Amino acid sequence: MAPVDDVLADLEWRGLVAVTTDREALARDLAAGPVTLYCGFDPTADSLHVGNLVPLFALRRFQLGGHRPLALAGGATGFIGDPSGRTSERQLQSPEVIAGRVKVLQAQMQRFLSFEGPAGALLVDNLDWTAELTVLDFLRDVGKHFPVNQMLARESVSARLESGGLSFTEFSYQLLQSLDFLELHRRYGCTLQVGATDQWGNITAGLDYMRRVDGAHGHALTFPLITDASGQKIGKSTGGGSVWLDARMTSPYALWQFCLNVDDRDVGTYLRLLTFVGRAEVEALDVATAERPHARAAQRRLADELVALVHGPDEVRRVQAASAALFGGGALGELDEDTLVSALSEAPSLQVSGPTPPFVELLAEGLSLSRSDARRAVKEGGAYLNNTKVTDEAAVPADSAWLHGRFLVLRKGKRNVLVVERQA
RNA sequence: GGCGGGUUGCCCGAGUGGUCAAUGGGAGCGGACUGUAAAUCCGUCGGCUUAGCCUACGAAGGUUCGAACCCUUCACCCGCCA
Repeated sequence: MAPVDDVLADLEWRGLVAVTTDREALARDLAAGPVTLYCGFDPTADSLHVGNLVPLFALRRFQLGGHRPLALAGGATGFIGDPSGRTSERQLQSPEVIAGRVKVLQAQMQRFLSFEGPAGALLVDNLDWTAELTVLDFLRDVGKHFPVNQMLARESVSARLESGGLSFTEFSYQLLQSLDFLELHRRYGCTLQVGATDQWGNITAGLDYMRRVDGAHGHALTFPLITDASGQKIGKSTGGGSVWLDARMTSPYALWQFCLNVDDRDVGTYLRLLTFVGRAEVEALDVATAERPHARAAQRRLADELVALVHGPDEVRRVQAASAALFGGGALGELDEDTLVSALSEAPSLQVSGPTPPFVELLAEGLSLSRSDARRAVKEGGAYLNNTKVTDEAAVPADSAWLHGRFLVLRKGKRNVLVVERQA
């Protein structure tokens, strides 16, 4: 990752800039010296997902340009629930769940930032300055600076008023986020907050608040809401679920496969947002996609880069080997045992012992399908054992089907592979 | 607090006593075509010990031979009025 000379220009080229406050002033401040900036992440799940990498990598991009990023975990804001971009009230989570998620969040964020040197990143948690705050202090010191008519006018609130309303709890969210900005400005001289475009209202609320209370000036920069060619948010799998960073939730193999299957129309965007590949190379890959789409050079590069960033370079090699083996065509019997073992660790797998269970049982168990689904797969002609179509719903794999005496390779459709291993 | 309207499968949405596991669309899944793509076409799309059975139409009761559909109570949502 080479240092970046002009961060703002790089971000704009990558398509990362939707709206900023006074762009000229921001450019001037960024050029004048290191700026401290922050982006908040609320603990809404047990892992970050690929979509979260857009703002997280943006922090890293600023860092590569010599600026200091603060990665904020929303121990407090996650407690309340952000109404932005949602049509209905969030389900509140218990303090224990949130505390656990904050830990995970921080551990994951840590992997993508550098904590060394003058531009060393900092992990902060907004619970640190809100936990002790009393209701009365909050209402007097914070609430007093927020005109309700402005709060109501914000997109995040007005949209919700249209679609069924929101609780006072979520209505208060923008105050907490504003308090964060002020607090980070006071503590670390933070003058820039970045976030997805639905955060614009919350961020500018913070700017107003800082100005009123401390007479401080800051900047806001938001990223566009990025959707893929099918209108989904970035990082959603075809199944509609998120692609997670946690290897237990989305295996490195699944992440790599996800990248390989990215639509031609989206792959350029993904390369820009989710990797640190430089401009010349990305543009060369754009050309490659246009001229030889079937080679999927851009998808392969994206897959290798992203898996390396998230899971490390060693994992890339294993995943490549497994993918080559499992998609290599019909000759599974010729694969050597080592390749199968490595495929086993990448693709979904299942250990069995004792007599061989029926094919449908293995499929259901290993791929978390209902039995009806597994049977249906056979009925529809989309189920394979060692790359041979299975047509009998009651089939039981023969002893001779075990490759090297140990492995069965089951498949549902083109892409859902399951490796079954027999325990000695 | 009063009156009216609503709550259906992953989502939207039809159904208003039997022929309803419930029309249609979207999403998903499988097949064909391809490049493990897109688009298109075909099939499928609650579960199970699958010619059958079980569970489901906000929750709980009731009427009926039979209820998603009728009645009662409760919960939540949306209007209008106070």
